[in-house]
Amino acid sequence: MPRITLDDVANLAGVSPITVSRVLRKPDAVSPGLRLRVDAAVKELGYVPNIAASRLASSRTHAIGVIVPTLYNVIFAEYLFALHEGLVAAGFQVIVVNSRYSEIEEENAIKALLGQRVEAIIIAGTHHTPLSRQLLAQARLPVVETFELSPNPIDLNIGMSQEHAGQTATQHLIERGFRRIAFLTGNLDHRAQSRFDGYRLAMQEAELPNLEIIAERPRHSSVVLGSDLFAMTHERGDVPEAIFCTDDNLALGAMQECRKRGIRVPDDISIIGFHDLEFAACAAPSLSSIATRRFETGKLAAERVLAALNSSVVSRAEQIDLGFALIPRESTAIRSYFVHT
Amino acid sequence: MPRITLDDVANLAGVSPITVSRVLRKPDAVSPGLRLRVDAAVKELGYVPNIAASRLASSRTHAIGVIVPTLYNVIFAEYLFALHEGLVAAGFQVIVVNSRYSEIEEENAIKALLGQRVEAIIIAGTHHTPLSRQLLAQARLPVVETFELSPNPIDLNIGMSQEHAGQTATQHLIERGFRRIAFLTGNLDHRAQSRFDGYRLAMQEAELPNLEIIAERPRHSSVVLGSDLFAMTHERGDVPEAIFCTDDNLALGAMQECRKRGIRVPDDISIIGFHDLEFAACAAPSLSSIATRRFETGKLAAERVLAALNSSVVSRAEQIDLGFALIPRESTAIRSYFVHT
DNA sequence: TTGAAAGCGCTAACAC
DNA sequence: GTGTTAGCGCTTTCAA
Repeated sequence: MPRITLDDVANLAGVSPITVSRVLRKPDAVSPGLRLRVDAAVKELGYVPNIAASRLASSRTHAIGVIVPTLYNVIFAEYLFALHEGLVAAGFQVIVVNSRYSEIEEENAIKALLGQRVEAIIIAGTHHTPLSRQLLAQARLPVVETFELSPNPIDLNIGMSQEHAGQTATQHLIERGFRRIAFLTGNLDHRAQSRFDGYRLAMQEAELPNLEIIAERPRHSSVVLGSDLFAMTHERGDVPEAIFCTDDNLALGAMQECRKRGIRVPDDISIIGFHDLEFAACAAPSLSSIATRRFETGKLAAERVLAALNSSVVSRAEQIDLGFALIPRESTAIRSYFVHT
Repeated sequence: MPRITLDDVANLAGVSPITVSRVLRKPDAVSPGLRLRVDAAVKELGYVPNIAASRLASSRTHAIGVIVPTLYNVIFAEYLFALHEGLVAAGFQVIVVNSRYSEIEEENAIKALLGQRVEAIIIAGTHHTPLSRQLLAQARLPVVETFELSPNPIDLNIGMSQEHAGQTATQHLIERGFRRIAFLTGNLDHRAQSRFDGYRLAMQEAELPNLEIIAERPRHSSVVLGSDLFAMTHERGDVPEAIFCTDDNLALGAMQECRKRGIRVPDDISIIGFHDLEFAACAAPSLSSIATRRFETGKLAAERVLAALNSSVVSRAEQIDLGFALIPRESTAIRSYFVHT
């Protein structure tokens, strides 16, 4: 059963196909009489334009590609939310592709998006395969790399220094007087690795030894994983004075496991997370964290892409540092015996 | 600067365009000699096929549309994950559209997906506008409605009885001996409404009065909201004996707020959540919940869609009830003074 | 304001 | 195994 086409509508309305096309795209350019006839025919036939044909003929796709490493994480959900709000409102389709933390899959995602002739690509992260970089650079379309700062951005780069943030979190614990400070993570993707680098830098400056609690096999961050990793550490009899978790979920899990095991936070151990997720402030005890700007990242990326698409000027590489903020809360408050000294 | 086309590749390789097309789609049908030449030309030119042209010419899109009410919720993240795994592996593009809990936006999403000529639509929920239903029914493509059971499925329906699940959670609390049992939610989308219906049914059967803790303005479920709603209730001096939260996040927030306010769970109050999210088992105290099958829903939906697409037989409306399970844990354990009686 | 002709880049169908 | 021809359904000229 052949689908209804523009020609079918034109025949029914007694006009030429191009008139139907105009009614659909710029109704003001058609006289009211014809417009009404066309609208009626569209409705009667249940006509739905074939977007592939439209894209081919106009060589505009009104589609923007977005690559994220996972759909499984609030961080990217918030970022995607902001991107969507901005781009969909401007009449663009957002095509989201998941690279599953793999540079090879990311490369395939880029090829797929270029095949779709997206008009811009917004990609989380700044580490790509050489071919990925080449494809993005040659494509001559706006590219935004997000969440990290790149030493050599492909085009636009909106992010923050993960390393500096990791260093800041660690220094916060060092300033509290702790010496046995652990870094806890489920995997070491590029961003976690950078935070880890920041941790090691801070520890090195303070001449303290590294203490790592890293999952044997890479696992995605979750409350359960934080709980598991802390439990293992405790059973080894190896509990540190303080922990910097790469993620608030891990931190929440660690805190819950502490309670189960009768370890008091912050009296017996201090814990700081990362990202300042919604629940951090209302956790009991409230969770210290590094606030990151996921919404702003998405919002700004959308804005800049739209601006680039609307100006014919070729954009040059530019970098925007959105920063981060240390949010100290109860989970790293000075221990009571310090307070009472 | 015109993009590289298949003809360019054909010219460089000294073959006809159709040979290039074959090398890309069914390489085995081309002799090794030509294949190598074509591959080399593709590489040299950095050729990326135009998918819109391919879709138009072949009238196959290899795209499947998925509509979810929000990207903001683990429930749908898990479901999308399972859908992706199944469909991408089979060579399909998954186009995800967010209806933001609005039936009008859902209708627009359906139109957009039909315009893309997706080969199937998988849609969360069973409540749609009349036009949505009509469009889906007329489109003559596999349609799967998920997460709920429909009295009259459009095509395939994979879900569970939200009402029965709500009833079961409530009955669990009633059996524990509680009489002042509240239902807590941030909004009343169709699924939450059905759980609420189940709650009211159970309360009515037990001849108990309804107690509702519902956000003034609809808000999405979150730990913070659970915390807020409980705080308000407590400040009104209106704390019930037990709470059924529509969502584990709300339940976790309520539990945290209890701790802050010196209210013990389960000694002073019992709490049950919904969905059995990952953290429920490791929360302190561990959280009773209703386990739902998000992964299975997505996995099965993907399987059925692929099966329908591969068989020329027109599928008839079918309904699959994936069920749910009550998972009692510490947060609704019998209170100590009952145990010691 | 409306229409006719041509073509976007690819693939199905058929030949060779 | 390879090529030729003819479109897929729309939009961009350009002309009336």
